[in-house]
Amino acid sequence: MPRQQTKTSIAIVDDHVLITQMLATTITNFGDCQVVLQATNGKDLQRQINPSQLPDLVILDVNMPVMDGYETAKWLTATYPSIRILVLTMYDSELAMLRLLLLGVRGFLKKDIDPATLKDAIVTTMETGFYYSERQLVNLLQSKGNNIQLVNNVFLSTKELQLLTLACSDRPYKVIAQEMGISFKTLDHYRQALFDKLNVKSRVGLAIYALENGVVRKKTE
Amino acid sequence: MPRQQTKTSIAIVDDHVLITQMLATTITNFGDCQVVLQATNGKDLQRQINPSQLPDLVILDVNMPVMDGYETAKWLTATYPSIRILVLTMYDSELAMLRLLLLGVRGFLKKDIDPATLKDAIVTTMETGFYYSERQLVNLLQSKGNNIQLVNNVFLSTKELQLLTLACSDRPYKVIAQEMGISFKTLDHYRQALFDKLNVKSRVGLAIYALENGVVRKKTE
DNA sequence: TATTCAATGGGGAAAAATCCCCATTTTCCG
DNA sequence: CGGAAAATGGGGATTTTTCCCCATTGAATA
Repeated sequence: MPRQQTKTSIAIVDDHVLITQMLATTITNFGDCQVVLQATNGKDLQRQINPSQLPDLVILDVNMPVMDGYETAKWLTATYPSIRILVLTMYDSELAMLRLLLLGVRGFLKKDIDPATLKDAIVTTMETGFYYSERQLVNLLQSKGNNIQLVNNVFLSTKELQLLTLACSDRPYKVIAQEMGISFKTLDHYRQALFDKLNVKSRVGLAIYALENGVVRKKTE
Repeated sequence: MPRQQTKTSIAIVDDHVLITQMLATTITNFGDCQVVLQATNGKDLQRQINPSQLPDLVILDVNMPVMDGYETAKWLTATYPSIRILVLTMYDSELAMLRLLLLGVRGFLKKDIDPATLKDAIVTTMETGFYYSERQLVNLLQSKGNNIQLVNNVFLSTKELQLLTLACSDRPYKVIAQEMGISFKTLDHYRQALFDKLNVKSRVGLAIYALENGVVRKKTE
């Protein structure tokens, strides 16, 4: 049902104020949508959201200070499961998409799209519940027989994620192990696990992965 | 002279189509500006630009495929020195800003600004020739007595830049030295120079620097 | 011309990272 | 309960990185 009496209400969560405002303008110009909330991060969304007047859809940036897209998606899904979530991001790694999908995200949009695609994504998400700008992830999930195995392989444990974050520094593993409260040798195992799961061969590879996939927030972003 | 008969004509160069379009909408709504050109990278700008109808100002993204902000700024300054350049970026390192300043860029805008700030930046750049959203760089340039020394220290040689790029990989220095056609020991000198200039202590630090400052283009950006 | 300086390459050693093995404890599940 | 799997820690070797020294060459410069 494309046309409705009531407009689709949309919330935008992105720390780039300029992008948020421009998104709002673009969406408003669609005519059948209205932007009812603009937040700069997840915490800001929690503060502003009105349970008696929930948005139909949240457009969510992944990389944000204070409370990022992952935490926000998790909280939204748990608190207001009826709200559709569309992630607007520059990253498109399978790991990141899988994590977000399991957190309840309904679709992904890269930032190099045009307004028409944005509208299509919003409409499609509202009508069918899901939107993917690329088929790869769908194929991935459908082709592999044992999804659980896949998820176990692709997902990172808390310690692994912590190491991945701390590895993005000038500090040697010896120091990082102390910070994590584990021995250097235990850290070695997590390191090897990360190499295997992320398909890299060195600590530099870890750092590149973490930065490219938004695991570690860049200072100026 | 804020108000003129003819509107300020603006070109936007950014590979994120959505951002470009929204920027264009926002700027058009200012009333006294008009967007006369939208390009997705430097090469695209070269193809589209009309010498008989040059824009007054170019809003330029740094991170772009094909021809990035550095190359584009260099070409613009050499070819059409009258055009003001405003860089829209997420990076704000002194090195990056210095490089861009010496390439003729007139001002910097981080992407977390609001439309009012954007307008202020455009107006200020057109009126005074320069715009800085932060004073730090101006202070830097004014305080240091010997700018040439500073520039020599801050700028990277071709080989250093090449190493910085190649260091963002899983390959050991031994292999990188072969790729660069120099000995491992010569590479060692460039590495040490990079450590000193960029104030890092390890190869991971180099990779982080390169990614955070757009020296190496991220796959999905 | 003499000197300085950058680029080139090297020896050697210490530190760090990587990769094999292994054992113990805990946790989880059939 | 009993076994599988994960988390923890280690020994030891190899490779890579990092940091000291140093020498030679050629270009730039006082």
